[in-house]
Amino acid sequence: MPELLTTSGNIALTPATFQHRLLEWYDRHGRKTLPWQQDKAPYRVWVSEIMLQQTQVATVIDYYRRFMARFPDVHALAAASQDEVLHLWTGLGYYARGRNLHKAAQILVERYGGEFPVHSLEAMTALPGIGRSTAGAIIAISTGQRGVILDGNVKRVLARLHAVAGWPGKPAVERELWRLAERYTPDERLDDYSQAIMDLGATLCKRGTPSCLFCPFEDVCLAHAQGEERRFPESKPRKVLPERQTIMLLLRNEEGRLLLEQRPGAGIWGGLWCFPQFDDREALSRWIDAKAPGAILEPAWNSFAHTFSHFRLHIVPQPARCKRTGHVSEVDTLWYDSARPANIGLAAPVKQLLNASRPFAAQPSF
DNA sequence: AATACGGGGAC
DNA sequence: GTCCCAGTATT
Repeated sequence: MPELLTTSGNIALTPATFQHRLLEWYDRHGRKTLPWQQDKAPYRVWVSEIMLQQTQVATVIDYYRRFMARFPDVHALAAASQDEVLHLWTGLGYYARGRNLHKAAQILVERYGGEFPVHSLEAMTALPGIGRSTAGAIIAISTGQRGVILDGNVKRVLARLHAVAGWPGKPAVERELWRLAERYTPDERLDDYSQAIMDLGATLCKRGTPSCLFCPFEDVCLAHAQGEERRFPESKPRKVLPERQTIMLLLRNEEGRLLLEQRPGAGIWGGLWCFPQFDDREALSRWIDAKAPGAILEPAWNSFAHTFSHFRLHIVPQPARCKRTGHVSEVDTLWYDSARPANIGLAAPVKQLLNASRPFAAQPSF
């Protein structure tokens, strides 16, 4: 009963067969010209892996180029200010990645002479922002030593190949996927293998419409055998997003500059510069009385929504003018001159509002 | 084990 | 509009 093999499982798929088919596919169809695939120094691989966390390739490319141009090596990054790092991160999201990158660069310089501890998975994962998968990716891609990756692409490929049920956010499901990832990871060509399995997930074993006809594992994939590719991996159980509202004060001084405050290091938009924010108009009034008495409020602009992964924020832009600039000048505040933008990190909606606030700028949406 | 953490692209 | 992505840190 040969059918038994295809319907009862892909137990015939040995790691050697998987690796061989995957690498053959990669040699023919894989992407090999992405910016971070040219010079695979640990530093360059590291920056790319961090940027690619929860962020798609197409979005990352320009950020990566700018970042590498400004910080060509770990020493340049370690010597920079956090503001400058976050400036180049503006719009990428998950800003803790940028702060951790900066922090890790300083650790690498101070403790490791600027070299990555690529011979120790433990030392790698001890660096801020580097977890098990990213450490594996850096080791495998930059050194060719054995390193195991389990990112979103690999999870999808393996979940389908073995019809692994359940949401990968569940520890039990994640453990099973790591077990499979370990099983299939070879001892040779680690750089190509890592790129290959991620590429397969990104370009062929896609979330929405996988191209099973061209897949080297079409005959052994359990999800495909069931005709249920779309069911794997299962998605996160969704809840209704909580809604919150905030007023952003666009306070302009007589020089036409706008007031920004730096947010605390942790939490939403940590370390980024933002307009003063208020839960309600009463809190806004109290702040005006204390910090900028005599400031004149103009009609509020139309509100707009900004969606986070865990809530929706309705933003009411409240423009205002103040006569003198002396009142609001504390640490962690600055007057932003749109004619000469500072190299600081800005939350995406703040950047939008700054653009819309430029003299003679079109303001269709506000 | 569950939750916090952004923004944009795909559909 | 909804979903979710080359995850990690914190609680």
